[in-house]
Amino acid sequence: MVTNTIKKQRVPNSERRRSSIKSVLDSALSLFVTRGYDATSMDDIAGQAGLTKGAVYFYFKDKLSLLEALLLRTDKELIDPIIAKIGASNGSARDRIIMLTNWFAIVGAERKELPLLHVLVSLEMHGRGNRIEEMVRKTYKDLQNAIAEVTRVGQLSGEFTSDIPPEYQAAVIVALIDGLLLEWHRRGDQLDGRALAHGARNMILNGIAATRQPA
Amino acid sequence: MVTNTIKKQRVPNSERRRSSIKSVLDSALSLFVTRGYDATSMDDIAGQAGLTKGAVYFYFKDKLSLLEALLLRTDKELIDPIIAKIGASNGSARDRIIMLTNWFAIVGAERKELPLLHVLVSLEMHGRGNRIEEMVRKTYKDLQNAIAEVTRVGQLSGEFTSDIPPEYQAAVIVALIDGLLLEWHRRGDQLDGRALAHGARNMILNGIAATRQPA
Amino acid sequence: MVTNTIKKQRVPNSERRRSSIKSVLDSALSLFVTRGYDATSMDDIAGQAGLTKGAVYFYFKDKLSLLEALLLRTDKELIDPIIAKIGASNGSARDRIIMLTNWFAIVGAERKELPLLHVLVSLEMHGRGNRIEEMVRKTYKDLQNAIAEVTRVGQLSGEFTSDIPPEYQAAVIVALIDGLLLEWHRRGDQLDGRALAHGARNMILNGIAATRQPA
Amino acid sequence: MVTNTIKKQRVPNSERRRSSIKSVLDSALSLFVTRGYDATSMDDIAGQAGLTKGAVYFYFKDKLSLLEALLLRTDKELIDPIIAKIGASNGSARDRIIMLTNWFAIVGAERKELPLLHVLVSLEMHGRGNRIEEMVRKTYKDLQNAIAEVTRVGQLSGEFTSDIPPEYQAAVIVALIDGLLLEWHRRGDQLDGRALAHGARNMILNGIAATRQPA
DNA sequence: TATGAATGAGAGTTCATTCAT
DNA sequence: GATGAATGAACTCTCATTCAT
Repeated sequence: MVTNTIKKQRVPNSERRRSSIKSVLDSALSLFVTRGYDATSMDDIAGQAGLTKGAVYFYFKDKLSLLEALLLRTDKELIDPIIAKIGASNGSARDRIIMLTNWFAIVGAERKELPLLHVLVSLEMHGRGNRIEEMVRKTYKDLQNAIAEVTRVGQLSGEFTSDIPPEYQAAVIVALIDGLLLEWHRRGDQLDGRALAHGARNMILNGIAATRQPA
Repeated sequence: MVTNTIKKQRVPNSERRRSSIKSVLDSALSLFVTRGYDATSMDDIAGQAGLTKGAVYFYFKDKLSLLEALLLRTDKELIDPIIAKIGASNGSARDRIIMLTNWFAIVGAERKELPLLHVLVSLEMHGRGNRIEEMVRKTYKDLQNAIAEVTRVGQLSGEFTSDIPPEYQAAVIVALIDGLLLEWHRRGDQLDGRALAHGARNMILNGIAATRQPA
Repeated sequence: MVTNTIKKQRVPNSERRRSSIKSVLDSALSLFVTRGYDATSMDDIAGQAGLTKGAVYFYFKDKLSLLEALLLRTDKELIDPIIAKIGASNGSARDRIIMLTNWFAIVGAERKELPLLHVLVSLEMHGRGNRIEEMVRKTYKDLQNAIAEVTRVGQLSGEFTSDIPPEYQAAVIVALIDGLLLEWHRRGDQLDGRALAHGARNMILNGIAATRQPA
Repeated sequence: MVTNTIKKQRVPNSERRRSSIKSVLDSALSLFVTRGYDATSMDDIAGQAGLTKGAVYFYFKDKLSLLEALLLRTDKELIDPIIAKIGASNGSARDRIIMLTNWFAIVGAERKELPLLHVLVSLEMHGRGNRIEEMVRKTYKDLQNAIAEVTRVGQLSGEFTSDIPPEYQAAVIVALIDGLLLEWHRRGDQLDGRALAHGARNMILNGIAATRQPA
């Protein structure tokens, strides 16, 4: 009853806007990932962001647009950088695949939710025919194309096995990453992240390597 | 006013019962997998099964119990057999891993929905703390234990690399299978299932193989 | 605490259905007319019908469909009969116009809401481009066509003035009826319905009559 | 960072005030008439006026006050002048009724929305028991009184039929005008305004005329 | 003067579930 | 066994209104 009424701070509007939007997106991210999109209500998101529903609707036209903004942000922070890194690298194909696995291992360890968002959303939105489905599809495609390109190079240089067409090799690699993220999501408390990442890297590198010749 | 009411049945009740339950479970399976559990209404399920909601409630206490029965059936048809097969096999560890990948490749091709159910449900139910979560966790654990056991044998016999602890190797293998099922779910129309399965088997076998010695 | 719990009566389902639908439509009619469509909530309607919102949605897909059903019912009870009567009559054109004005005077006196529904809905839905707009437009057109036809006959027989094209004459007659219904709606408590109807009939009959020749 | 902030005005404040208010009222008029009062949001009004909601609230206490101001303005431009004209005229009763119909025909043709406002608002506000309802009632009463007065004169002079009490005759005339405005509102695109006005004038003049004697 | 941010109440709609028939 | 009717809670979204800047 005493000092619950803080003078609503003297914050410039532009700053307030930025911070409110960030709160909303952060709340949405954590809730969408832990509960799922449908199972998260706008009230939940607003509440966790310290706002009311109405305020959320002030910034985002509707729930789907909120998700859209979130995916865009995640693309920018998670997917675009690794695609760029892989593309810009001078290293061998193998080195670049290592860059890839490391990237997801690190982000997965530090900000779990980020890489999970796309996987989970792609599954929940499956078959709904909305613009989100298309967005996620494109993100996946971009990532797979980048990996396929590396694979192609590795096959030409003899680093990687040529048994599998590059696009399928890329699909398998992405599948493994997705699967691991989900496993990490489901059993993160019971697993040693480092050991898991090590196992994954091992599987990928040996899995795609050219059969080693006798010395 | 006379005989408009044809006696609707002449089928023994037990038979009817069995067929109604099967209809409901089949409908639920296809809907849960394509739309998700939450996004599927009891009306949808009943409608697709050719019944009314009330009838579904006659057979299943509530929606969650329906899902439970479905998971049980799937365990029996999909998971239990492969665990048994692997356990009973006399083949080498490598052969048994091949049995595993083939099993999922075949079932994934013929009855897509079956293996997808557990993956999707495990994600949608994540964190809800209900009995389903526990059920799925157990199924995964059983499968991973079986695979870990094979891995252990393979490591001892020198077939497989010993770099990775068996439980983590198993986790990675399951992750890859899950990831592939999801990829198959998302892009099935654009992918050649055989090529994907081939890529996966290649990745797993090479990925876990002991580094080949010089001849 | 004594007998508040009446054994929910032993009413056959078909009867219950009929009576529930009627309650809902009746409530909707009276509320739509007194408050307007938008200003009436589904809760209001359900409450006045002695049901819950959910029950209303059991019978009507959505609010607009409820309105649609209501308009259909009103067409059947109010508009179709008078169009039929006018068409079937052997009387003079003048007699048939009298039939028309009497019809609206009687219905307006006894069941005020019935003839008001179309007028009010046509105004509230104006410009929304939904199916209701189209429905009401059609109803008006049918009525005007019937009146125009009578007018045409009256003009040919020399009963009515030929100064005004029949369709416009019909439009003016309908406009007068609409205007009177609205006036009756707004000030019904302060007006003598009989006097008003008398004034209207007088205006119409003299208004459309051929200028009387010298004897 | 330098002069991005152009001083937005150089207009004397009183001028600005006047013009903002006018914008708001004009927007409100067109929106209230085309969509209705309830269905028009303060945002719609502000947007069409080139302002924000806040600005509208600066000039008008609330939505109802905005409507009130609008009705006042419309009274001044539409109703008061014709009442004054009729009262001041030296012409015959018939001439004065012609003045009336012409007035509405002209304003209806040139500024449709003006005369529609009262009709539509009177219907939408019906039964809400707010001050608007009272305002509109008074406007109608004033107009009807003026017409009744003319009618009385016409009856005394023998120009008009004495069958109908003057107040009822006035009510019928107003009803016809209202009905025609609504018809014009609903079907304006399909009707010839001139023909409609002609039909209306004809109906009124013949409708209220004393039965013509043989020459 | 005017804006942008935020609130809170309420609307339409969906859906798991219950129960009398 | 199965249906149809009904409930009640929850959810998305809208909007008049307020207030600090």
